[in-house]
Amino acid sequence: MSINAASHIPVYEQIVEYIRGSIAAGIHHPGETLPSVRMLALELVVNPNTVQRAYQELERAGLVRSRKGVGMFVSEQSPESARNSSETAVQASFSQGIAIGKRADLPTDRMRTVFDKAITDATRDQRQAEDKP
Amino acid sequence: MSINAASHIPVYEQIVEYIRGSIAAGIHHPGETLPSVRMLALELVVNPNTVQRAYQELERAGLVRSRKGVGMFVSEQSPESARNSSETAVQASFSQGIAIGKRADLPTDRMRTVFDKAITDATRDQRQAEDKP
Amino acid sequence: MSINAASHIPVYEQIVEYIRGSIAAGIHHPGETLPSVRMLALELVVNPNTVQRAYQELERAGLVRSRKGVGMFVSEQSPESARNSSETAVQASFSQGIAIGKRADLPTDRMRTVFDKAITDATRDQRQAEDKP
Amino acid sequence: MSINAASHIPVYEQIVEYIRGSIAAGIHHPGETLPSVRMLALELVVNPNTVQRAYQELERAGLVRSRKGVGMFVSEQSPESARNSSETAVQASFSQGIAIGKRADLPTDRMRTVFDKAITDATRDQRQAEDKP
DNA sequence: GTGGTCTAGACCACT
DNA sequence: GTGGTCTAGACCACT
Repeated sequence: MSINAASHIPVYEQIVEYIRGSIAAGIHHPGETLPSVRMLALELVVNPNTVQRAYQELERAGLVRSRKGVGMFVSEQSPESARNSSETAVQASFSQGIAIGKRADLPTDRMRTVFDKAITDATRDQRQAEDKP
Repeated sequence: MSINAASHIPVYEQIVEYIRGSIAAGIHHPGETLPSVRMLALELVVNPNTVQRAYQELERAGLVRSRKGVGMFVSEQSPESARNSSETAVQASFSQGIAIGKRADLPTDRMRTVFDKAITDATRDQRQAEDKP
Repeated sequence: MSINAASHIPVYEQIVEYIRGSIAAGIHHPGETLPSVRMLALELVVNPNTVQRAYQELERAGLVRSRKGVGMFVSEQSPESARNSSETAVQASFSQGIAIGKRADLPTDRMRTVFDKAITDATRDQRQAEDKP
Repeated sequence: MSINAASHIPVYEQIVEYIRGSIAAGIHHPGETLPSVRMLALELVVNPNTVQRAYQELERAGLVRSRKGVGMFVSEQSPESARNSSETAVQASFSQGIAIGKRADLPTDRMRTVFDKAITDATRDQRQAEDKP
């Protein structure tokens, strides 16, 4: 993953979304330990405090549990909950785009075309990223 | 229009997008004057400086021209240009949502369903808003 | 108010309790603005980030609302809610003391005496503080 | 005994208070050996280092003496001293609760009621715990 | 090593 | 001036 420093979305929110997605996708299972605050900070080239804040948001949402001196753990009811909130975030982004399109009087058909193109692009980019290494 | 104070998108950016959409939609035509900074600030319940900043962004993008002591005007090549950048903004939002969905391993079909629902909701909300007044 | 830096209770929690008490006591009424992050930080001789965190906790609890560029405000249903949570905090402290006393086999009567003494001391200290200036 | 991981009071302090209470209550008499660091760590599901630190605090307070290769012993003047410091801890908790209540303008009568309820609850909980096994 | 709190200081959006 | 995010760096409790 890489942080988009130019985005208006706060870095810690980006991390929350990323970890939430990992749990929703089953990359991390309930009970498993997550990357430590410091390790993830190194990986994302971000200050540990920022990762800490992301983890605290996730803990407040009940997706993870922290144990002092041990680490962060995926909690039990996480996957279901993570899937739901990820889907909500997806819909929020789509709705935002649709609102912009409506204001510009973009026809629904055109928006659908733009959406399909975005899906195709994302899938292609993903394939390329997977082929590279 | 209403400003979403809770959004991560800065208010001035929301205003830019709104005006850009108005031009793209032909609500404002080339040569026409735009609402004054003060009027728009009152309407959006926002500080005039914030509107000012939005107009500056639009001017930098070449969509509007300011004439001292007279007001802001939609520039000539605006509609075409506005349509393009609005569409780019739409696609950016969609791509962001798709990225979140991919990370959460949401199937493409599911994303399409979410998209359709978002379109339907937006259209319904719009109709209701138009019927009300 | 003064922060107890030696306490195990985090500084931001102490601030939360303090503001919550102010609202419960009616020192700040719904709609009123609270001391700004920076001003309170100066007053308590604490880093602004720490005050910020306290305010964010209060906002999450629905006791205050923040408005960018304007300030922090006491929310409407605050006083009732603040009174309840302050009372809960009071009971938690009492219960903690009672647990320690039980372990040490301190008779209930003795605990009651200790409690009365603490009440008397607190009231006396308060009077002296009020008389001084 | 059980450790409250959620409490702001450090685990080692909770252990200190617990042992101190045991001595004050006469559960451990002067000259008696205390549970070994390892045994207590196992019982409390805590790292031995944490128990070690608690014992060090108790030794510094003169309540226990360590004899290399043998174990920890309750010192002679312990019970009296333990009772005093337990009572001080009890009063500190009460005072803390009272301070919170005062800030929230809770009437003294109300605090007394809260205290009585806490006492009753603690006594009931204790009875239930004793009945269970 | 791992989570949690705090400070000093910077920069941004908004009023 | 006011809230909000972020970094660099320190110190604490716990494993």
